[in-house]
Amino acid sequence: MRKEAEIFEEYLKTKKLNLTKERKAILNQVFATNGHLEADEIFLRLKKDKKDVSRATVYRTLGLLVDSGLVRKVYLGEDHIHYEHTHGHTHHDHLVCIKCGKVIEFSDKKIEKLQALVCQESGFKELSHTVQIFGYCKDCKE
Amino acid sequence: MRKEAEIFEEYLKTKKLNLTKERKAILNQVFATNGHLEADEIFLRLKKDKKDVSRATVYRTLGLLVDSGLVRKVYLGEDHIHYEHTHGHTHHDHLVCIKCGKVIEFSDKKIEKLQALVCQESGFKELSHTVQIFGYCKDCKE
DNA sequence: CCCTTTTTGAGATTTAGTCTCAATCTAAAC
DNA sequence: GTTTAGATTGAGACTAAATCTCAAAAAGGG
Repeated sequence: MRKEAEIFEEYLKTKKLNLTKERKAILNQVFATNGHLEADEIFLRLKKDKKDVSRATVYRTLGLLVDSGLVRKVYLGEDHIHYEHTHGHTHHDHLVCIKCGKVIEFSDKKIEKLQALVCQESGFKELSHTVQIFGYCKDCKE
Repeated sequence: MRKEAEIFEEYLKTKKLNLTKERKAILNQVFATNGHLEADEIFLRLKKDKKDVSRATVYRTLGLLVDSGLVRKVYLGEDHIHYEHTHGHTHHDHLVCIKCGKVIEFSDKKIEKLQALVCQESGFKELSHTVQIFGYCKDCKE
């Protein structure tokens, strides 16, 4: 499996863009985290690591990462978007506990297949999808 | 089937709140629209109808409607939330065309069943869910 | 009518995200 | 190594969604 940085660089080349040290730092930060994180978290972690990058660049780079297919946006019921990398592991979706905030990942091939079927029936070309199930987790449902 | 206003009023009573004319106007506006709409649209439509209600009240009431289960939030890939009523028709989810912005509703009982199964396996008590499939619609996929 | 609680609106505030623009960097061309 | 055009960045202004504050108004129960 190729490294993310390589894939990203390749993608950037097709747009005549370069893999700068800022973009690399953001990429590393996203791939260093398992699961979802928000734009501002990336900004703050980079600041802590003394790899300062402006907020504007964080958002701009996240946009590029999403376009490249390495990262996706996920909506977890909050008023801002989360990001998570998609490369190097199978697709998953989320159970979100509305009490404790815990996010549980799940993946189900059968659901994916049925979704593909729905798209086919509508003549729709799927690029991505997200499923969120909101409710109470095991510990909170008493 | 009971009317929405009745259900809402009942819900409000359990919280010792009243169904005021402002809340009723917002409820009517939401149920007058098929499909999704955004908070500001409700605010503007009410203004046009000379049933002025402040933005604060629109947001507050939408929160109550969501809590009551009559309305749900949907994320359609934009930077703000959409709302749609859930009462009086079967559950559906969305195909979102990332080119023309069209939103196609679909519903699939088999997918729902599998989702319920996933929840059961995790000991998760589902309250709601949303599925979004992003891609190109029939007319945009060429 | 009185009192308490609920409700509202106007506008301030917060927060996520985008935009602007001048300064800097890069890479290729000479 | 210079030049030059285009890419890139950061700081902070800006925008837009959503929330909060607080005083005034309305409602409900005695």
